[in-house]
Amino acid sequence: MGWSKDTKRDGGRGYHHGNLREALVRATLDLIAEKGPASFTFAEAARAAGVSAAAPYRHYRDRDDLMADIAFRGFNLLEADLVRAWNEGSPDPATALENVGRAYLKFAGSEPAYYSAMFEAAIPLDRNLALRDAGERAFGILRVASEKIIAGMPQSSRPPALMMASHIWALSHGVASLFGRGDSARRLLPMQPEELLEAAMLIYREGLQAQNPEGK
Amino acid sequence: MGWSKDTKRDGGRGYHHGNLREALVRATLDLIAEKGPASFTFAEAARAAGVSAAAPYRHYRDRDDLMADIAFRGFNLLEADLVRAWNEGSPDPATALENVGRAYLKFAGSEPAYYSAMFEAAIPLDRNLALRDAGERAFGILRVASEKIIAGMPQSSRPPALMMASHIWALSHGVASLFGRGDSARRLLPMQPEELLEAAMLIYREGLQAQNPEGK
DNA sequence: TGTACATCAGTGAACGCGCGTTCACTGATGTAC
DNA sequence: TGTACATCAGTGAACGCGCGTTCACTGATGTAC
Repeated sequence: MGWSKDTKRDGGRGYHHGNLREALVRATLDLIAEKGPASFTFAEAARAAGVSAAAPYRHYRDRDDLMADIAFRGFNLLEADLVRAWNEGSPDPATALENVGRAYLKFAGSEPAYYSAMFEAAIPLDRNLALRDAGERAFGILRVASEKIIAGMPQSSRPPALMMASHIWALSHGVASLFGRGDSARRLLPMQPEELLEAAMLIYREGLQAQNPEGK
Repeated sequence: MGWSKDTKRDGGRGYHHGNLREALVRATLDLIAEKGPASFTFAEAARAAGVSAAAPYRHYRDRDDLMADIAFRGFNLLEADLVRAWNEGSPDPATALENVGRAYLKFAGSEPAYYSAMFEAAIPLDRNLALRDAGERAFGILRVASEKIIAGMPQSSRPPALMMASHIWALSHGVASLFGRGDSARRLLPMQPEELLEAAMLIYREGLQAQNPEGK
């Protein structure tokens, strides 16, 4: 990976940590993955990062501040994953959207700690504008994808893009949090979450195409 | 509501509480609604129920045990709501399923405390069989509804009932937890969650009907 | 109907512990000259 | 290149507090006779 300073070596850290903020985030993710987003303390995170209990105060106001930062980073990572999966709509919008769905599930499954900080830590969005915006940006990918797909549909049956994007998000999030979580709260089904989501998106898109011009 | 003994009166409770288990549940629901499922202590719940910190130990092993009981009761309440909404498929299965969806959203919106105990408290299902079963029973309603709807479809295009039920659950849960929560983590949209879900279910059902007999 | 007794569901005092937070401090790093 | 100094990011001791949990106890209730 390559740290910036090689004065930082395990076991011989020295007085200054050098990258405590990042180390706290990583340590906290481990704690969340291990015991859930609720069951650890600020002091525990400091200890896990190998630092005194007072040190985190140089970087975060309190525990909630740390959690919000983790959720923020999580949304940015998710956004990057979704952008990559969307790949500007290649090879074709329908396939690219399927890839986006798969990427969403993969993120939820492989980063349960980020995921639960993002969606289950009950961080009030009306007091964390940066966090809400990061969430909106990730959602934006679904919106762009929906718009592209809608543009390829006959004029008469085009649904509102925002609605379609919301539907896809709800479906992906629902599948991920009920059946695709990476922890012991996961529910079992006779099919893979990826298959389940893929089938749903297929049916949904067929339903859109079948939509009556005058219907509703 | 009518308590069993009228010796129990506010302010003159006496030595025995009479219904501490229920009182703890209710007090805890208030605490969850107020500050989220994570941010209260066992002692706090006891205090809110007007009882010493040692008293809850007569009824619950620890805080997790209390939370699991709340989630369990929540699933039972949800199941009852869904049964009522389904109403044995009247007036017709499609309308009844819409009613089920609305009931699901209503539950999530009006009982955010139950809802977050059920879905966001990260209770390990593999160690709480009763809880998992209660969840399965609630899900069972969606299954029954799906079966009924499928039975009315042409033989050639019938999807697996379990898949359809999972799709509906994922969609409902996704809409509820992203857009329909009753707290400050709710996301805003230019449409009501009920409309959003209803539109999605409509599109989904049309997609099912449009399904090609041979189309995988 | 009355009495004795077992059981149940609370109390409240006690304990050790770790958390959150502050504070004066100190070692390391960066920069001006 | 060297020195002085400001700034930064840690330490560790200290504190009060409330939590979780146990315990002997006690008041209320139910029941046998």
